[in-house]
Amino acid sequence: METLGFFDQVYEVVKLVPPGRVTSYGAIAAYLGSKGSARMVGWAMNQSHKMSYNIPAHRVVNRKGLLTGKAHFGGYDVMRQLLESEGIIIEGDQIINFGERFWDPAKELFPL
DNA sequence: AACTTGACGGTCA
DNA sequence: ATGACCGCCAAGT
Repeated sequence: METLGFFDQVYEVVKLVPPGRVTSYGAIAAYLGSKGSARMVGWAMNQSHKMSYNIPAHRVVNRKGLLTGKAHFGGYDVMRQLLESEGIIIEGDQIINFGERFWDPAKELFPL
């Protein structure tokens, strides 16, 4: 029986992303296996603001390192400011040096 | 109950 | 390299 829903598992992973690093919707979905798709992770982030927990949703971007979710942070550049405050450089909506900033749960975390 | 809409990503032309 | 297409499936209409 599943104690935790898919969304909860997503939130657990996101909370483990270190400051100054980012991961992607697809990477989280892959880490959680066949339980959900990247779209579901995106939907989980969409709902994350309703959670009492503090979810660092700004550390989740798309697979190219683009800030595709920025519109959901209230102000137009809130997501960008949060990332820059952690030392991440952004031009336009693109994270610079995305390869070095990328944090892959499948490689950094133990298997589920 | 049926149809549309995405914070996505892989494939193919 | 760029763009269309499509599978994914929870929520909102």
